[in-house]
Amino acid sequence: MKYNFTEIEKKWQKYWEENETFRTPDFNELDKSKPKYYVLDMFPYPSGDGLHVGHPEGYTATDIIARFKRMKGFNVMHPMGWDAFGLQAEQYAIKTGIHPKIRTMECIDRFRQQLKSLGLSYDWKREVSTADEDYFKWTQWIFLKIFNSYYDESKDKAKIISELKIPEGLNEKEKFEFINSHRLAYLAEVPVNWCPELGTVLSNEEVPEQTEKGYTVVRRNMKQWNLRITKYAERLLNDLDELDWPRNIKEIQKNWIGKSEGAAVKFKLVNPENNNESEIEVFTTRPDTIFGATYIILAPEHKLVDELTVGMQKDAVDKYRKEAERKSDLERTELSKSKTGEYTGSYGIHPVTGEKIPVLISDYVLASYGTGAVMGVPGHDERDNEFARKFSLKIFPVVVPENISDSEIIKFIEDTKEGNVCFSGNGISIYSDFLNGLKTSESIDKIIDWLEKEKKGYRSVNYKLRDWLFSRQRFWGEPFPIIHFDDGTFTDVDESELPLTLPDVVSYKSSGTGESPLATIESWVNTTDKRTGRKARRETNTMPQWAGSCWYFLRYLDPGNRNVFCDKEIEKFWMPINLYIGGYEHAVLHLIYARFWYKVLFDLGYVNYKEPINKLFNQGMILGEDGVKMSKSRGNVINPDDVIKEFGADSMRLFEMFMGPLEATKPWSTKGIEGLNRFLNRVWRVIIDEYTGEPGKNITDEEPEENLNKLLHRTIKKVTEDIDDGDMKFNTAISYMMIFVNELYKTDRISKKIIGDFIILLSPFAPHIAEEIWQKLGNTESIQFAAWPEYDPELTKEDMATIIFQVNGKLRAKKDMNYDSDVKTLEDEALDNENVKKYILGKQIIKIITVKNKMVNIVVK
RNA sequence: GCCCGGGUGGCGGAACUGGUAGACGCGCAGGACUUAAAAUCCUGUUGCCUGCAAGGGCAGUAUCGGUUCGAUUCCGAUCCCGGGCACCA
Repeated sequence: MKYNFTEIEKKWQKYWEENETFRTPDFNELDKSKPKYYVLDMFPYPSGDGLHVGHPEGYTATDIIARFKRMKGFNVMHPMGWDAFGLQAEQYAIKTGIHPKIRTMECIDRFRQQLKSLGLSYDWKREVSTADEDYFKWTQWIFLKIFNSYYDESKDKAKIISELKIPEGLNEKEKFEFINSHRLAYLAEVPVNWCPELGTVLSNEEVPEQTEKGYTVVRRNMKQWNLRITKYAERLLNDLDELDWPRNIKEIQKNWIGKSEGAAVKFKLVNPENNNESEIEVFTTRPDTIFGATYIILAPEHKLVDELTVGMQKDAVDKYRKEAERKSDLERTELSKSKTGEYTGSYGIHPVTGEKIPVLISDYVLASYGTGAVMGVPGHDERDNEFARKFSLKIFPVVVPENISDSEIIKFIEDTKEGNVCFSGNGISIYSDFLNGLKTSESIDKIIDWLEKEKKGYRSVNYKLRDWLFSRQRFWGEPFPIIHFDDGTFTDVDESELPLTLPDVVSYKSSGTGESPLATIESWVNTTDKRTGRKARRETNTMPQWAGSCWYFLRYLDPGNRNVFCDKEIEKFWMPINLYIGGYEHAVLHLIYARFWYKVLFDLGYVNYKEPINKLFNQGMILGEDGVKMSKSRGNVINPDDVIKEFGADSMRLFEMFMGPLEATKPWSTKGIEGLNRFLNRVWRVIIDEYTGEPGKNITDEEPEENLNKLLHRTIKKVTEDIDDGDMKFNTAISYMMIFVNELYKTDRISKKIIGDFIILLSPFAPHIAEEIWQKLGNTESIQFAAWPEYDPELTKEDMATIIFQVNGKLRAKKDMNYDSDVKTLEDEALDNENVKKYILGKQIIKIITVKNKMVNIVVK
């Protein structure tokens, strides 16, 4: 009987399903004396295209780990589910009129069937879908918890809103405003990224992805829901340290959070027409350069611009602001290769020198960062420098590089003043009164102390991270459990009313007005407040796709719970996630949002840890055979269904792991997978007699033969370490198994015991064939319940070591010698070697360097 | 421009803490089996030079230089590729 992978795979997939082989027992039935291991895949968005060969790569890796850990005696959590809300199903609905729910179900069924055909050991009883009412009920519930919380800065954690201290003497309206201004979820008129083609707003994190696809994104002020993730900036940054995550992901998150430390400095501003005074704060990371501040510059959107603009400048300023407003962020950054701006006509008072300096506006200053205003230090900031030269503003040097000679200083000062040099590094302060002669770091400390003492500024930290824009103008997403009243106030819907479901409708087209399609469905929108009976309108925006994926890993742990999203005790047992594998495209989206939600839940006492994901690993991309990214237009897409049909799931799994380290980007190769299929055939044939279909005569009950047994133990060592060391380099484990099989072909009689252990090693990689052979060897239980073999360290030692003999570092001879031979023996052998003698003949031996079991190097002159 | 990765045969990739560069697989070449082919099995396979042969020599891990008895591995400079950030004050 030949190796018939199709039949074998079908047989075992059915067996696993019927016997619930991979079921993780419910918490009360779990043997809690065993250690736990939570290994998770980033769940897929079930698109209409079905599975892509990239999916099985990460899934196979986690599956190997899950199967291995089970055999090692762990309680393993290995679930799968669906990120089921999303734009694709909605656009399909617009085209076909088919409800996104129906379409999504179809796609999920297809995905599930495809995943099952790969033999992945998920506990399907724990499957979740973010678009299920039972699931998004809890997404809405968590939103309400966020909505009903504020951030207590003194305790540095979120607290329930009822604990917020409300100032005395506020009227109802003011109280409402005060509370809302502290909620972690808040509604605000903010400049948003509007994408007209998609008919929705996008979060900052989503913009690059969509602009890459060719969509335009423009700035627009809209009233939107936001989550106050910025309150967590410091914790999101600091807690990265303790995570076992890839360096670059940490780096990306760090940059995204973008912490910078410096000072806020107050400037008095005067409008010379009416002598009205106002004050602004600027943020700077280089307060030491304050003596070089020669102008003030505001973002065009800055609140004070109108007040500061003198009559003569009014038209020019208005025109400039209109232009700036029209530009998208992209244009604003791209087109401004050359700086633009306008004078307001007002002047500022330098807080240290008291000098009058001009106030201008320019779009190189961002309204959304810091205070929307900066002090221009053209001597030591490239951007200010460029701007100052364009507007002929004064340039003044206040820092010189360290280790600069006296003669160079004169030239440096001249060059700076003329704008030929702009030194933005750290150095020594000059022309700076009480800072003169101090190093940059000392100057910074000293000037901040001075500013604080004089009440003209203070130490300050800024982050690039913005609050998370949380609403979308879409149909296919979680509705907000919020209702609005005529007077402009709003309130949450009571928890008992959850889930708040989507209506059945016939048209999914967006309203065109910047509102969600839900806004047009009167029967759904109009409602009453169950608490008071007041008439109300439902919030018509829906949550972004990221909402459901922020917490799905918690629902798997306790999927049937009707009282809470996840029992806290169960959470405590299984979390944090031991290993999480997915693509690196989620670096600042899913992975930062999920950390944020988890931290809120932690603050509110619903979960037990600071961070949800202990170890993260990113699988690399699989390219087409032509070495470029797979795409329909290139026609280089490989369909996993075809691959499984032709070579089997085991070959596919094995090949994807053999291609290279998991994180590497590597091209698909049809020839390559043939090789792995050949390997499995070799495994089959060396054990199974093709005529009888049973183990061949070469498989004996004898005790293991010594040399083969030693090789087996080395193989056990290598495979075990490769699976367990966290590097995800399964390619080398597989190559060792190949070496082992090659050796089997040179052996006439093979002990059954050896074969059994080897098949266990193979089973996490190629589970179907392993089960089949395991059964043919006379075992009655699934191989999943076999114990992982232990290796004997004594047996992994070599008896012989190949010693290399070098003369002056060049290889001249080699010889197999007893393992652990002493230095003297090695050196004598080396000096006695014919070829070595040739090279040392007539020369003087200076020294001999010997490394046990490795080499002897004779240095001659 | 700045910050991370990374450059090893014809290809995917191995190489422990500095100690045999190229494991394993693909491809290719040769052989066995076969009437023949496929499949399978065996052998060889970094390049150049040399030898009838066993063998031997030289060069070689992007480039140049350094440290070292010895460098794919450590250090410096340069080039190229991939990713991230990009008026963030």
